This record gives sequence, C-alpha cells and structure tokens, in this order.
Amino acid sequence: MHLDGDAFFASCEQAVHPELKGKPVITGMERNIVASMSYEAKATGIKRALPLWEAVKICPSVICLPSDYETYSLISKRMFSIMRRYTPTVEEYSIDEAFAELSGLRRLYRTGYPNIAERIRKHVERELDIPASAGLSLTKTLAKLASKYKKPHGFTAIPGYSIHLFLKNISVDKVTGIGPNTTALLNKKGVFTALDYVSKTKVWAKSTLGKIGVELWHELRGEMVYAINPKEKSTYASISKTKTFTPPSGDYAYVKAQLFRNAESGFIKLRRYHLRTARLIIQLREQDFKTYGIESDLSRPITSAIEIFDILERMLRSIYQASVQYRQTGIVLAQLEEDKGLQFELFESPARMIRMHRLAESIDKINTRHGKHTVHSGMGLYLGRDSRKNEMQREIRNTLPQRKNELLRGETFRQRLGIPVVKIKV
DNA sequence: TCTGGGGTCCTAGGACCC
DNA sequence: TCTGGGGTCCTAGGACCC
Repeated sequence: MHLDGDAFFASCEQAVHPELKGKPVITGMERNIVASMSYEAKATGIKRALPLWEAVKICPSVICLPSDYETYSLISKRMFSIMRRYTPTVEEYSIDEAFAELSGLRRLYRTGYPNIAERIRKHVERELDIPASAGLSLTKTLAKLASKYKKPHGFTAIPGYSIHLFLKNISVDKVTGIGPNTTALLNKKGVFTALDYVSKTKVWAKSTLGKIGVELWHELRGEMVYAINPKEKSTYASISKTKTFTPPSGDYAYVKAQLFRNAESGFIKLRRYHLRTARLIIQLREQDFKTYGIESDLSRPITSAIEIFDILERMLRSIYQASVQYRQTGIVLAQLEEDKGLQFELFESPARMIRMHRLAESIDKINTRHGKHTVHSGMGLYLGRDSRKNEMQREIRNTLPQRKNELLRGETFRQRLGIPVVKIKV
C-alpha cells in the first residue's frame, strides 16, 4: 500500500487553522514561491513553483503562508504512527508519503486487502483531518502509480489480473524512476505508455535503461523487486546548504560572507545528527546558472565551521573570478561518519580542541533555546562597500551592541585556527 | 516550469594492485 | 621491460526524487 497526503503542506495548515478550510491557501511565503497549494487554490489555476506575486494576480483572495516544517513533520509522524497500528512494516518515503506491507493481514482483520487499505486511509483522514489518497498493488512502483491515479480522498487498487489495463493509460513519465531524459529516450524508441514498456523484452529493458530499467520492468509487471524498508532513516551521506541571493553580486566579501553562512548552517545540522565530515565541497553559481565547485579532503573529520574558515577562504579564492556576477553559493559536507566525541591528534593542542568543542556545544544550546542563528560567527557578516554594508552593520549593532568590536576582529582569530588540507582538486 | 533547496543512486573510466 | 589476465576502489557526472 502507498499512502500519500493530498496537497500536504496546505492541508496541514487547514487542519491546524480550521478557519482556512474551503479557502484558497498556498505555502512558501518565505521563498516567494508557491511550495504547496490547497485544492481550492489549485482550482484557480495556481501552480507549484509559481512566483507569489503571480499567484496573487491569478487569485487576489489567496491566503499566503510561510512554510511551517515543524508542524508538517509532526503531522507526518502521526500519519506514519497510525499506519504502524495496522502493520509494523511501514516505510517513511518522504514527509507526506509512506509504503506499508499488508501481506498476511487478511486473517487478522477478517477482510480483503482493499478494505484494509481503505480503512487505514480513512483512519488517517479522520484522526488528522487531512485528505489522503491510497494505492494498493503487488509492488511499490504499482502502488505509487495507483495512489496518484485518483486524488484527493482517492483509493485505487490494481489487482494482478488487471495490471495491463491500468498501464495502458499511464504514460511512462508517471513511473517513479523515469524522468524527463529517460522519457525522451523511450519516446524516441516508440515507447509511450507503461504498457508499451512492459511489452518489450527484459533484454531490451536492460540494454536500453540498464539496471533500473530491468527493475522497473519487473515492478511494473507485478513482480516485486523493491522491498519495503521499515528502518527509520537516521543518518545522512551528505549535508548541503545553498542559497540564492538576489540581485547577483560580484563583490568578493559579500559572496564570501554568504558562503560562510552556508557553512555554519551546514555544520549546525551536522552536529544535530551527531556526525562529522572529512570532505568539503564548495559551489558557486554564476548569473547565467553556470555552476562549479571545488572539493577538499581534510586531514581529520571535524564538527565545527570555525575550524575551517581559512580553508574555505582558500577554496573560494581558487575558483572565484573577479568581474563575474554570482547568484548562489553552496557547501556540501561529505564523507560523513558518526561523531564519537573528541579525537586527539599528534601536533594538535588538546586544550584548544576541547575549547572549540565546548564553544560549538554552547552555541548550539543557545540557538536551540533562543532561535536559529541567535549566535553566529562574524565571518558570515558582510563588511564590504556596497549598499548592503549599512544593513549588515545595523544587524551587528542591534544584535550584539557591546561585542561589536570583538566580532570584527576576525583576522587574528582565523590565523590561529585551521587544519592542513591534504589535497585540492579543481 | 527558465531556474529554490535538499537529497540518493548508478555508471563509466582511470588508477592501482597482484 | 613488456604482455596477459583478473580484480578493487575512487571519482565525476548524470539522472532522478520530494
């Protein structure tokens, strides 16, 4: 079974604020782009990723809300826990989607699989007051297609004997795992519907789309390849933070400040998951969307941005070009591993390491209690010469009046930090 | 969908080893 | 020093997902 929250973010808002029910609601105000819209808003022609001002032009009475991820994930967790009351084998696929294994439950509930799935779906709707759609079939790929088939409040079952009838009306791009590029390739070869695809031979699927091609070929025919993975996701392979700034800037100090902010946010998340990183990748995006980066491996894994500000600066210098306008900076923390506390190395001062560690701990504590970025490094502040200067300096004054001068002494502080770079690749 | 942010997995080819 | 044969690990980049 696949369960999917309908217009999830907007529906959460309507559940938490019942006065919004029946009204056109969109979320995404903090980014000025429509992230999610209620069915009432969708009916007016508003689409995902539309700039907010256009949405308001289309529908002047639309209610715009900032995304409230904490509430959404709370409701998401409750959705998963309702499903777990029926079966322990529940996979949390994304914030608003989950798979559940129902095999073997007929005897327990004394009814057929479609009835069980409908019961779970309605239970979620009743208890959480959000609309949801469900799909039921022999494989994850088919169940996901099924839940998408009828929305909102939908339920679709695809029994084995009618798979081919269902696939006849499904174009290949609707299948999870087949994106725009693969769709174009398949279309060129005369494959337009999912039925066209499964009618090809397995050998054809393998030679045309490789491993995934064969897997999907089986899945679409009702032969299970992808098992439901009930393990909770608790770690990451990488953590990234990117931010686009408008207007684009060609001011080195400004771009640098943006990058350092990315770094600090990235490391905050890193510590929250008790991880450490041994590889940094920084990225720049030019005005024309050309994007590139540089990568460097660290001599030991780290957990704090203040340890690598000088490395970041060196990396940035090596790819930064004067007279280019940039629109985005980003950082990726990779080669993550579990943080097992302090590791002392030869040639490093243990006392300093302990101080750094405690500093990061204290900052995290303060930020948890008083809000994100209440305390952050002065390296993320812009001290350049254009119109943003005053704005940033005002920020310094307002946030930490007495500490201003100390904050600005980044240079000497930085020189004492830093760890050697093993290699740099361009 | 002219462009926001955060992720994962697969593959081809190079480097290196015995 | 060259050639044959077999294998692993790493990386860059593509493709996809929500």
